Amino acid sequence: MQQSGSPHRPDAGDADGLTVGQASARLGVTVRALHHWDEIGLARPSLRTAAGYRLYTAGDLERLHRIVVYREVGLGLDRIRAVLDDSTADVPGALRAQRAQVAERIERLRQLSDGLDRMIDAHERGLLLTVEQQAAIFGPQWDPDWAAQARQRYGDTAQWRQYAERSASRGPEEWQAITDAVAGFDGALGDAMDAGVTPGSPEANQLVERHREVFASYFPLTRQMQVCLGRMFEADPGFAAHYDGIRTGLATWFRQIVDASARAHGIDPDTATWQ
Amino acid sequence: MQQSGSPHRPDAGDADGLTVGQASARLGVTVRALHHWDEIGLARPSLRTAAGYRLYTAGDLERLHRIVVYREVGLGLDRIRAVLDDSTADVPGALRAQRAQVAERIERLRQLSDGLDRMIDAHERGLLLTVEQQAAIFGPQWDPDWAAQARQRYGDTAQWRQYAERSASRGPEEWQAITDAVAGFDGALGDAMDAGVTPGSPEANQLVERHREVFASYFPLTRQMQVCLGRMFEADPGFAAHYDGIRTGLATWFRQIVDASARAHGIDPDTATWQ
DNA sequence: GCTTGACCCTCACGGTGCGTGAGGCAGGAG
DNA sequence: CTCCTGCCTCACGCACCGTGAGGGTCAAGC
Repeated sequence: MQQSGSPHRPDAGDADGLTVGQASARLGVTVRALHHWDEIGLARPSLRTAAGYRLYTAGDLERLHRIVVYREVGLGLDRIRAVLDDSTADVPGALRAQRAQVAERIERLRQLSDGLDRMIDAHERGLLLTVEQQAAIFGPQWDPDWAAQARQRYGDTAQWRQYAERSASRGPEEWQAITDAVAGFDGALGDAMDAGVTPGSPEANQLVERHREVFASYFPLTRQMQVCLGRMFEADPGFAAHYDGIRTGLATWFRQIVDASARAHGIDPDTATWQ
Repeated sequence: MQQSGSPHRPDAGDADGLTVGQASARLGVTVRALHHWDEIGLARPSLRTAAGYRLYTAGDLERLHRIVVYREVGLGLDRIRAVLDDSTADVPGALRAQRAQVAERIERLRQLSDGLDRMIDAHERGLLLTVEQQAAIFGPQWDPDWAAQARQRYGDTAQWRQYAERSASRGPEEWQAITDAVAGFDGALGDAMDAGVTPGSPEANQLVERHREVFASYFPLTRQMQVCLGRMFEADPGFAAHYDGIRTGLATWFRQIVDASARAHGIDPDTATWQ
């Protein structure tokens, strides 16, 4: 904090000039800024004391004040210099250019704010679609409450974060593509079970790989995580109902082909953890 | 411009990883950014070739992609690092904080834009008051067209610029104070002429000084400029009518006291120029 | 094997407008 | 003579890379 006006030097009326501290107090800028403007030659004091103190005369203060005014509307020091020193400078033109730049920056920031809104929504709700869109994409038996429940359960996991980040950049068409892929996979799964594909067979392992690829739309799935998922699908009533609705026993069969594939990759499915 | 995919290295499917150029093309960021993120440890490639080439694996790309997403909403690299590395980080909280910051910056830019509007108006119109305000402040015989005429005449001079800059930061009350000062000065001028004050007398010289001070509200006035002004007030029909309306012959008398004061300061009023 | 061209590497400066010390005079008060 | 405040001059730091400089690497074509 600058003390404006020491008892022995009343700072006002000293005809020879003001020191940096006095000038800074009067102009509402920092001493460092005055030093800087002096360094770059934008506003140098006309006088110095014998000891080297800067002394700003009335004319200097005049110029400083103009600098402050233009700085307040966001002009860069270079342009201020041009405006002050070049008597042919097009001041209104420079101001208008600046205003255009500012408008542009505002627009960018607004888009950025929109993006942030989407990200926040994605993290908090998990799905950015309207209820109608959700019904159209996920089918009529879709429960719009699913995302909220999922957030309740998984909101603090790294996987939820990745899911949320991706959701933020997905529109309805992309969701449609994903559900199509999932539906296609579910169908293939049921067909394979019907066809008598056995766990551990190349066909079954290929399906397991396909599942990981499809699932990667939500977040990357390690084999270990896939094992856990397979067991959850079998154990969780909701998920089990979904798979058993496709073919009776499909949830269990899926768990079996995942386990077999994991074993083939050196993972013990009975000790696999979510990582 | 990066060529994505040279004929001999199809850039897709190389299981061991992508080079910087390939990764940059895929992510839409520059190679330099990848280098930078590596330097600061935000995203380092898991692999290097024997020659030292960076190789980004699928997992690396995963992380890079998350970085890009968060960078697009304006998060700083430090905060991105926190969001990615600190599993206890409050992501929605960070996003909301960012949104608040963005809103703040938008607000500042809006005010800045308003300031620019005022400045532009000041440079182009000279007066920022409504016609009613002008009438209230300058009196009923004020011609609202004065500012436009003045800009026609003086718009390209340094003095007009200073006038415009100051106008931009003046409200109605300040204009009122200025017109009050001017009116007070005009009255004192008439009284002095009535009282028989003679050009060159201390009283007359004091009035000349007071005129310079009062006039400084518009722009700083040198003594030379004041001489020119005195002659213009006498010669210009509009200005002459104003002063002679106060006291007959006041325009001429004012020119005389200015001339005398100038002579006392070593200026020849007959060769004085506007500088 | 040599050239060519496209990539890749590691420094390292620069830009914007000062903030923030560090170390040391200058000048008045007690 | 000491103390305190204000002033001085360096000089680094910041956020995020852009932009060379100077020099290897890799695959292809001759």
